[in-house]
Amino acid sequence: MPPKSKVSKRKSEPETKEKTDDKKSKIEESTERISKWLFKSEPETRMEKGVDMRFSFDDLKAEKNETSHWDGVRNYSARNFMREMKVGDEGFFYHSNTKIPGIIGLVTVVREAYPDHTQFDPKDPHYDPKSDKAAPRWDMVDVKYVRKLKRYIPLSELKELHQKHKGSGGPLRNLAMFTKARLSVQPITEEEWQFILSLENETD
DNA sequence: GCCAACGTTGGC
DNA sequence: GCCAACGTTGGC
Repeated sequence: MPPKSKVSKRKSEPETKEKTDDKKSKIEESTERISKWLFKSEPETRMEKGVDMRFSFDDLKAEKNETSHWDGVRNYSARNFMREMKVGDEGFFYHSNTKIPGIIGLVTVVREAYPDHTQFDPKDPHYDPKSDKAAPRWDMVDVKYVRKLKRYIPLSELKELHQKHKGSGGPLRNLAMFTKARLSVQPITEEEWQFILSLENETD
């Protein structure tokens, strides 16, 4: 069960605005709950405090039940996205920090947010000495391998489409990858999900 | 290895 | 509560 996210420890606790956000969204919009996500992970060995951060899509497949904890997330925004996830939600598995970053496959959420045990482990690179066992600060979900995409969809292609769609109002005009860069867990709208999935059938 | 973007920290 | 300094992410 290697650590997966490269998101670093963050020490403050801006957790108070969640409530107002919830209230607001209930009143303002009747938009559907986000049920599609993007999970970033590093497919190549990188040492952090003596621990290998690598966790590729194949590594996920090799886990028992092809399922793993998504531990190590230390960013409040990414954590809050995980807290929104429900069993059955789907996600893209994205390979970051590699020669050709991009989306390699699909996963599904099989367990909803629960405390990330690595925050209490002093030997873990993502240990958080300020987290209180009675009120754990960091959560994780469990995700399961679904399948590889028919072709790898590189970041460069998504970026080109994003640029194009910004002008034309196309489906990837607001893709979180480019508007909320650097979050290790990101929301994907239904429209984005369908469009990106359709790309795997293109031959080019 | 560089460095832009962005989140966090802490002095005031 | 502002914001400069600092740390991290991650593409290139």
